[in-house]
Amino acid sequence: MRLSSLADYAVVMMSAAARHCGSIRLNATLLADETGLPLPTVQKLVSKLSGAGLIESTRGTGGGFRLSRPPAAISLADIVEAIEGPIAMTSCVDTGKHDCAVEGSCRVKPHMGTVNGAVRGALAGVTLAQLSAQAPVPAVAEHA
Amino acid sequence: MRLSSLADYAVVMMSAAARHCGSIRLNATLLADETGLPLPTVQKLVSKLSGAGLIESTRGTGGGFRLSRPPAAISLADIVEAIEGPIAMTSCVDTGKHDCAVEGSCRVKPHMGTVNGAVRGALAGVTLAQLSAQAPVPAVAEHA
DNA sequence: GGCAATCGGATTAAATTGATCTGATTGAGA
DNA sequence: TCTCAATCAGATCAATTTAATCCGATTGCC
Repeated sequence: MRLSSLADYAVVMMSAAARHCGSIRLNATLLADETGLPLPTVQKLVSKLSGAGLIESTRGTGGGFRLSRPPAAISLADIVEAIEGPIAMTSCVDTGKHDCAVEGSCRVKPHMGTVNGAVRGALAGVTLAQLSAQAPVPAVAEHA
Repeated sequence: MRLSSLADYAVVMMSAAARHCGSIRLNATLLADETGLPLPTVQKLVSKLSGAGLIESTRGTGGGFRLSRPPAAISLADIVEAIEGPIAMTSCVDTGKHDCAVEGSCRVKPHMGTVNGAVRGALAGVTLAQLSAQAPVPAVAEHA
């Protein structure tokens, strides 16, 4: 019930990338230096995000990458799915996996679909544009 | 972004237990046989759920356990938290963990709190009573 | 044509998780 | 009263997944 560290890192990295909206060339080294994340980790994330189509990367000396869509069109769900794969709370939700012992008479499965949709909706409701905004959050009291 | 198998099993197990609302004595062997889950796994779950206060267990020959609250008063969030600990999408949300590299200027954290709340709300909205209902789901088309 | 810089995939080590085993506890029966 | 059987509880061990590192392929510049 916790998204992986890599997905977490990816969100931080993409958020930092969104702040460089104007500059064309971004590279892994720059973002690693900026976010404090290890360079190899950032490189790995670049590979995955590029494969998912969220960023467009070019190799070579003058290479680098940039967001393939404007920040407002990239949601947390996109990033999480790019790193972790489809959002599915239980393996039941994925089609084709049927190792559940009570497959036939499982009452839990349909409700999990509902929960799953709620989770995905919550993630899809937050865009990179919101994350890269300066400081729109008015002193959240958190879970005091 | 997927809850652990143990938490999944716990939901199935508690759902099966809720269907035995009338009978006082439940034991791990019975539920293992009924759900098809391995007996040691069910025993482990019983320990955790008992520790969390969701079930009341007694040892000895005539021992066993029962739900400490009515099924309508036990939600998925309760079960998941009993097995996995506090629901927190990122370690940022847990108080006291500050190994994030961009702690000071992190724009992601407050939004994660929102997402986290949405997830927990979705889990808290489903009770054991709903899960143990016979078949209220009218032929879900799923993700065809 | 050589060189430097970048992404891409593969390998290795660590951590978390899941399953098994053994021990402590309790009640029933002789 | 004592022994035995049945149960939960905790600890141990193996497996899977995950995260970090390393090396190779590709490309533009000099």
